[in-house]
Amino acid sequence: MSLGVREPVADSSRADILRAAATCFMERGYASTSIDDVARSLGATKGRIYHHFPSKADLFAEVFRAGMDMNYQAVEPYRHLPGPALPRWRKMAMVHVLQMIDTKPFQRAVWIGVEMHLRGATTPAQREVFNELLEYRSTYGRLFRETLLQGREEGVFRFDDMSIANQLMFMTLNSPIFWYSPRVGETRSDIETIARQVVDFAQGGLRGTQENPI
Amino acid sequence: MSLGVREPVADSSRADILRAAATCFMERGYASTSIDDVARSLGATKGRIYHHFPSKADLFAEVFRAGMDMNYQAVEPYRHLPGPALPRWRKMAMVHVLQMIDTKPFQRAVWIGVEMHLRGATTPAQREVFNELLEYRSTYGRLFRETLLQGREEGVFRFDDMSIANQLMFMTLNSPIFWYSPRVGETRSDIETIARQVVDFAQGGLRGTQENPI
DNA sequence: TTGACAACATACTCAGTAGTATGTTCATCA
DNA sequence: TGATGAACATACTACTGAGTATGTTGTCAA
Repeated sequence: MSLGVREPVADSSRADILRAAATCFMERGYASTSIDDVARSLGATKGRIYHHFPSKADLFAEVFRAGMDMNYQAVEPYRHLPGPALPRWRKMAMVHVLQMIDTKPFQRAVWIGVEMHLRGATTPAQREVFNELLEYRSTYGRLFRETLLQGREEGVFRFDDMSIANQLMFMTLNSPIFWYSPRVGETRSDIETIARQVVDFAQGGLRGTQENPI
Repeated sequence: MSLGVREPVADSSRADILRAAATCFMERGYASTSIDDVARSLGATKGRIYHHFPSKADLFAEVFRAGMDMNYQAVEPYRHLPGPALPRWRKMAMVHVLQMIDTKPFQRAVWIGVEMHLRGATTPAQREVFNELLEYRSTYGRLFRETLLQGREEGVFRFDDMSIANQLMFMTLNSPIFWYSPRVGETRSDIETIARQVVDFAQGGLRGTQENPI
C-alpha cells in the first residue's frame, strides 16, 4: 500500500467535497441541504460522500472545523504582536474580516453550526464533536478578548459590559458573511476598503480612538 | 353568521398559533420545524394549523408579517420627530432594539425569512408574497436611512459607504435576537441598559458624537 | 497476472413530514 | 329543534432524504 502516492489524491477529493458542502450549506442551510445536493454539485453521487464521511453531521462538522482552522491560522501570526493593543487589535480584526470575505461559505457554516448548537440541535453522539469545536471557537474568541481588555486598560477602548461588547464586535466583524458578495471587476484593494470600513465601525463601536490607524 | 361574536375567538386561536410557530421557527429553523412540532407545542394536532393556514409557507409568511408589523408600529410614532437627526435616530434605534428583545421569536423568523429569500428559496407562488414582505422591510429600512443621511449632513454621523454603514448598523441593532436571553430577576431597567449599550455601539460605529444622548 | 483494496456508482430501505380526506363536536340561528 | 358550519381531531397518502448494501472499475504490489 503506497500511501505516499495515493493519499494526496484522496485528500484532494475530500477537500473538493468540503468546499462543495460548505457552498451548499451556505446556500440552503443545514437541514435543507441533502447529501444528494452536495454530490450533484460535484457531478457525483452519494457513494462518494459516504465513502469519505460517515454521516451528514460529520461532514458538516468537518466543514466547521476547516473554517475555524482558516481563521486561527490567519490570526495566529499577529496575536502576540508586541506594543499597544490598538494596532494589534486592528490587524487581527482586519485579518478576521478578510477571512470572512475570502472563505465565506466555510464561515457561514461555522455560523450555522453555532446557531444549531445554541438551539440544542444535533444528536448526543454528535454533541461531543460539537463541544470540541465550540471550545475551539471560544479559544479563538479569547484571542480578541485579551486584546480588548488590554485596550480598555490603555484607554483606547471604552465599554461597560465586556460580554456585550464582545458580542457586538464579533457581530460586526462577522457580518460580511451575510451581506458581502463580489462585484464584477473588483480588485483586492476594493475588498480591503470594504474590510477597513467594517473594522472602523467596530472600532468606533468600542469607542476606539481614531489615532494610530494601520 | 354572527361574525362579531365568533371571530375574536378564532383570532385568538390564530394568534396563539402564530406565537407558537414563531417560537418553533426560532428554535429549529424553518426546514426543521414540522407542522406537527407547532401543533404539539400547543397541545393540538395538524388539523388546527391547517384549518387556519393553507400551508407551512403561508404560516411562516404570517409570522414574518406579524414581526414586521410590530417593528413598524413601534417606530412609527418617532419617525417624524422634529429637530436634529441624532436624538431622533437614538429614539428610533432604542425602540428597535427593545423590539428585538421583546419579540425575539418573531424577529428571528423575519431574519430567517430574509435569509431564505436571499438564497432564493420558496416556490414561485410563495415568492410573490415574500416580495411584498421584503418590500415592507425595505420601507422600514428607509426610515432609518433617511435619518442617517440627515445625520451625515448635520455632521453627527461620518461614514464612507451608505450601504455598508446601513448594513453594519442594522446588524448591530438586530444582534440581540441572537445573543440576548432573559436573566432571572431581570427588570425592565436592566433590559434598557442592555439596549442602550447596543445603541451606543451602533452610534459609535457611525462615528456619532456622544453629545446629546437621550 | 492476479488478488486486494481504494474510490467510487447503483439500488435499495425506512423514517419523517407536508398535505388531504374524512370524521366529530358544539355553538348558533332559522 | 333540527340544520348548519366553524373549529378542530383522526387517519391516510405521497414523497423526500439519510443511511446501507452491494455492485463496478482502476491501480498497485507481489
